[in-house]
Amino acid sequence: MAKALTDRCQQILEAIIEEYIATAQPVGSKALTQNHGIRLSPASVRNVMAELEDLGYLVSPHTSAGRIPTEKGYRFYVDTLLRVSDLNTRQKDQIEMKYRRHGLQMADMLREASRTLSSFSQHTGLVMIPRLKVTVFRHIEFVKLSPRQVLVVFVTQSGMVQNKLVEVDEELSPSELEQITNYLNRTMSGMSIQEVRARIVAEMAEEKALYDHLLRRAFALSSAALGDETDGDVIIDGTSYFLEQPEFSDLRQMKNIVQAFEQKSMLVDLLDRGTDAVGVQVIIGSETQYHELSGCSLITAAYSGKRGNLGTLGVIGPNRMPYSTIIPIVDYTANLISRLLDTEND
Amino acid sequence: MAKALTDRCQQILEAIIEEYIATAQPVGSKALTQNHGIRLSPASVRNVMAELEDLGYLVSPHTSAGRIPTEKGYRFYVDTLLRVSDLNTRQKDQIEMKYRRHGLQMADMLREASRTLSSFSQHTGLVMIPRLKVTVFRHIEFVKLSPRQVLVVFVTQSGMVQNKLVEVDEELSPSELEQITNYLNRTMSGMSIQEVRARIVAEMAEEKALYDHLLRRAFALSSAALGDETDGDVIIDGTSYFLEQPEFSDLRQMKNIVQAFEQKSMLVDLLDRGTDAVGVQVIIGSETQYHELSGCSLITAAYSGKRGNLGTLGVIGPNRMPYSTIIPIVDYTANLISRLLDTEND
DNA sequence: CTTAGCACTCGCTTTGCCTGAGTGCCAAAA
DNA sequence: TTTTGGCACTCAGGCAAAGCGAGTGCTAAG
Repeated sequence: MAKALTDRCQQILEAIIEEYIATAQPVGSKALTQNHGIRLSPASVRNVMAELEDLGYLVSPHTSAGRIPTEKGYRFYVDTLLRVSDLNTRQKDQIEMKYRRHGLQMADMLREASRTLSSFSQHTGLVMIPRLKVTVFRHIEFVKLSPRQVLVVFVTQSGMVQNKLVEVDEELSPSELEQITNYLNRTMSGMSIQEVRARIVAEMAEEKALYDHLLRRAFALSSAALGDETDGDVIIDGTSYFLEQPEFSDLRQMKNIVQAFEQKSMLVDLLDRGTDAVGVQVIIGSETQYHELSGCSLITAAYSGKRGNLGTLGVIGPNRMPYSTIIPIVDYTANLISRLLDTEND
Repeated sequence: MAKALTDRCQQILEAIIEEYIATAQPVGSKALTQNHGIRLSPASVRNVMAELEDLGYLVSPHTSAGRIPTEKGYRFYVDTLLRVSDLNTRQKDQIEMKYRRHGLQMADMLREASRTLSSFSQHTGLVMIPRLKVTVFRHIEFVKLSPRQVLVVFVTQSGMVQNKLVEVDEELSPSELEQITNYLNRTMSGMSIQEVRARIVAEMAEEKALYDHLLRRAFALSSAALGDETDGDVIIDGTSYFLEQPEFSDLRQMKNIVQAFEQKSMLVDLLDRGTDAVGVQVIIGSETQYHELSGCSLITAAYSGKRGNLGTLGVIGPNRMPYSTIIPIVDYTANLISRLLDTEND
């Protein structure tokens, strides 16, 4: 078992990581003693650095260069060394200001969140749209587009609008549609989509549905509409910040990352991992388990509405991200969004 | 006035441009005589090249390099030299296949179009979402989210769903809302949004509206909902192809382009320019009038529905794009989309 | 345990040289 | 008059050698 690092080791490791985050250059022993209040000679620092390298917290890209942190180094830094401060009031106000616009719908709010995360962190902002199943049903409407096609529009409690085109076997008359609409709105309003689904399944199994033609069609229609969950969507903002990072000046890797952003599925997966966690999560480099995203780290936090967690938001950037400043931004934004979603429409 | 280029000049210019498009390398006199069926000595070719340079169709990056086309060169090539062939049946089938999925809504179709454009052209695909005002009204619905907030959901003929949150001064009762809904759906269905707007303005001015409280509120509500046009949205796919282009290996310019893509407003403007044109349009380099997009060209075409042009789609890439292969792809896609939008929901 | 000293390593930059692709021009050939 | 071969010239890119300097590890003294 690895023995605990001495205080001095930790202090030096912290200094190295912070210096590297600031400069993106390998950190040498001399630079450290000059700028970081380390009251030791370069030689002593070198001994410590050698030790830290042995333990796997640092590597040197070549003999005559300084050291750079490994993923293990970042992990240790984030877990034990980092002390995140709160945002000051001015920063909070600046962020909050962005949401002051009147009548902001949820979708706009989330877009704004992505934008804000990006511009305040100077890295790429990510916001996951709530999955259907965690939202609360409010209203459903059917619009007949052609004899066999019905557009199902439904609105969630928070004002998100989803729509789906459903093919029906047998034409529905306007009055039938209206009855179905009324029935569903009456019985299901206020339930979560998950509950609605469960209810549909339960009622379909029951006797009475068998004999009520209209009811059966109502359930068939709504279950078709609520059926297959969309894959989850992510709002990305500030991709261009990636192009500023010296570590990605290699175009091949840059292309991998941009492609990953276009596909979104990896981001969805990564954000999903943080849905049930409380507070801020940090995923570093290979912890993503996607080689396309090697060298990338994420800082994420879940946001919630009235009924528990809705989704996750965060920032993605190089491992060498200023965690201490971004973590509070992500944290504050997630809380702010949660607050806004919780108090609205009451 | 510039005198017309001789046949031989044109032939050589064409060969140079095609060679440059294929290789991204400055084209020298020798390479030309070897690969392009030019039955002349390198020396003669050089004379012609010098002439073309004087006329502004070519430049040489430095003394001992070959020539590359100027924007004027590309323009001439696109306007007069280029002969575009039709796609063969296999290609057409491949493209058409992508839209075979059942129950594709307009939004999905347009997303698919962007994707297809990108993957077939190996450049970045763009599809502009139809502006509200050119779509046909089909159905409107109001959902009360809070006493003062009404979510207006409306559906266009083609099955696009738009929604907007409207703040009202005075609470509306459910039955009032229902009456308004019925009235609007009865009177406005089948009109284009532009017509709807005109109608509202006209009726508001008329006497009878003044005395009918409900009618007035109906108009107020719907005009608020249809009021401010959203800025236009563009679906972008295949940004990562840009990173493959050797001419953009300069990260600064690359960043400009990615930022321009994120903002979208330039792309909206550029695509808007082609809305009323017939057939394929080509915009080359500085013709975009955006210095951020210098070195970029667009190939666009308008697509239409039942009621005339809806929007524009196309491909953006470096000036050095294979116009002869991409133009038919854009053309065919625009026609295909138009056909699909025209025949659906009949 | 700390630190000064020192030899050593090695990537980066600069310099100079060379090569080769490509040019322009001229005079001879067609 | 047009085409072509010849020739001197230009210049970017590649390569090697040299020097620089930041940084290291080790050792011995404080």
